Order: sequence, then structure tokens, then C-alpha cells
Amino acid sequence: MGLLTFGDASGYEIQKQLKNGCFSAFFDASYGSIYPALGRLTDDGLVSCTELAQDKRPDKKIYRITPNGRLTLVRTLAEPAEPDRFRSDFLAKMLFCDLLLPAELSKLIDRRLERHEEILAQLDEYMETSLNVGAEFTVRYARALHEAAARFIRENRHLLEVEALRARVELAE
Amino acid sequence: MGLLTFGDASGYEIQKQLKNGCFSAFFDASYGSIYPALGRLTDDGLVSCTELAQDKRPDKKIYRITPNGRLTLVRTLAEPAEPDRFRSDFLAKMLFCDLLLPAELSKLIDRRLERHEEILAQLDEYMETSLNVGAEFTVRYARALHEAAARFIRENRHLLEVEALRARVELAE
DNA sequence: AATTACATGTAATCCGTTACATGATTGA
DNA sequence: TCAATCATGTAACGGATTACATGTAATT
Repeated sequence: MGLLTFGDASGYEIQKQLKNGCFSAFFDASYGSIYPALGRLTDDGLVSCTELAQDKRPDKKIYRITPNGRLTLVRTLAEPAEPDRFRSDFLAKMLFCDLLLPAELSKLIDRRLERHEEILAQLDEYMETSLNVGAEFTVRYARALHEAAARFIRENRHLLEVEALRARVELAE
Repeated sequence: MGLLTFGDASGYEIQKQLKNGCFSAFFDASYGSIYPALGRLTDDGLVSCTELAQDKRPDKKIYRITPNGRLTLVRTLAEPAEPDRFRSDFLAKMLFCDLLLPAELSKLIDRRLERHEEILAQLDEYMETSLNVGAEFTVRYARALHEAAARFIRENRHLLEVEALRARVELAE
């Protein structure tokens, strides 16, 4: 959670950035995880916290990464990355395409493709904002993968749809 | 967990299939989730359970999907798929490429590419076994995505590596 | 008048993994 | 002899989400 290297922020601002910002395609977090995390980091001396009184607004707690925090972050970054975790309800469903009615299967696939298009449009928007090199890399990575996924599905959906049809015919016999 | 449509199985066999089988690229589960799940499904009447005594081996509990279970499965499959969940430690690290030493960054990227190659080789193995249409689709989907990811990284890694270098130079000034 | 944005936090809950407990058999 | 395979389960733990609690101010 050392995203504070991009600048000081409050818990609220971090949540907003993760929810709407360009990282939302890959990361997210809720208050329930952000505030306790900031508390722990403060206890460990990895971030410092300055209270800022505002008029007409609740008080803010501005968190800033400390030299020690930055050092710890750099050390953590250099460690081997743990494997990606990926869970897809859609692919699980495709595994059983022969149990679905052809129309239902096609609808699932259509929805999936629409979703990919939505995400691609969103990623294009992010790309137009000014990003640092790392962020631009991840956003373009996401773009490349969503494009590859959509292309694969378009080029291979007929295999599933034919199978769903075949299973229906077999059932009728 | 209605993977029992592919045939009856025991909890142990399900775990093995998920761990080593062609679905391991997308799904997995440990005993701690499989056995309770089977218990719940049995309570709900969605699967039946037959105890099978074996000599020289512990007893087995063979689970089989019931007509009611199959119906429930089909209904669940037709519901809209919930969005994929994806978490990548590697991409998170790339976000902060400018904090890493160039050599460390390159090592992370090299490891990542090696890992993609390993997974691709594994997926190729799975493809040579006999798969149903749904399974073949998902394995080829996985292949397409890992290939796209590896290609993207190979074609764009220099952007990150140049940035890491630039940050070093800036620091030295 | 109602909703959204601002702002921080806690508690309940869920979901899953890891580790533990048990125990025979087979192969290195 | 030591590890691995077969086989089923429970308990502890961890991480994260959801919902709750509180309150002002601006917007619709």
C-alpha cells in the first residue's frame, strides 16, 4: 500500500483513487482495509500522519511515506513477485457449455464481449490522462490482454455454440 | 462445484483434478473448501454420497450429482457471470519501476517471462490430452492470454527499464 | 427533499488457505 | 527408513468485503 510515493494522501483520497483511478482495472480496496492498513503502517513508522483541520469539512489525516517506509518499499519491490491470482466465473461457465441452451450461451458470450468493450473504452480514457511510465505500462498491458481475450472469444465462440446445439440435438434423440 | 457432471468422484479425486488437471490454470481448491462444500451439497440434496469400502486403502466416499443438482447447476450457469477477479503482484511492482535498480527490475521481468513459458508448456501438455469442448476452449483461452501477456512484456519492457535507469541517473545528480 | 461528496473509522461476516489429526501402503 | 500416495475431515487463522455509525455541506 505504499502508493503514497505518488504523493501524500488521506485514506479517503486513496480509496477514491483506487476506485475511479487508472488502477481500478487491477487493484481496489475498501475503507475496511485501507484505514487499518494506514494505522499499521503508522505504528510501524513507515508512514507519518499529520492532522489537517478544514473548515466546512471534516478533519483530514494526511499520510506521508517516511524514509524508512520508502526503504522498506524498495526492498519489498525487489523480492520475487508472487503469482497472479485469477478467478473467472465466465470461464467456469464455458466449461459446461453443453448444459446451456444455445440462446443462453450466446447471451453470456455477448455480455462478456460487451464488458470487454466497456473496459477497453475505460482504459483508453485513462491513457489520455498523464501517467507515469509504470502506470502507462500497466494500463497498456491491461488493454492488450482485454483485446486478446475479446479477439479469442470472437474467433472461437462458434465452437462452444455448436457444442451447445449438438448437445440439444443429442438430448432430443 | 458441480464439476461432478464429468463423472462421480471423491473429495480427494476432485482435489487432485483441480491441482494437477487442466483446470489448475484457472481454478483450484483445498480440502478445507472441498469437503465442507460436498457436505453442504449433500445436505441440500444436490449430490448423493455412497460409501465404498476398499481393502488396503481408506474408505472412499463417492459423490454423484442428483437430478435436482443437475437442474440447479443448469439454472446457475444461465445466470449472468460475475466479473473476473484478477490480482497481480507483478503489475503492482511495475507501477514503481523507478524505485528499483535496473538489474532488479530486469530480473523480475525475466522471471515473469520464464513463468509464462512454463505455463504455456503446461497448457500445451493439457491440450494433447482428450478434452471436452468447454475445457479445450478454456485451455486455449488461457494459452492465448499468456501468449499475449508475454508478447506485450517483451515488446514493452524497455520502457520500464529505461525509466529505472533514468531514475538512477536523476538520483545521482 | 433527497442524494452525493466529503471524511474516518469499527464490527460483523465471509471465504479461503494452512495446518493439524489420523492412518495404512507403496516405492525409493 | 523416509517420503509420497491414498483418504477424510476439522480448527485456526488471515485477508478482505459489507455494513454500520456519524456528521456537514453542496448539489439536484
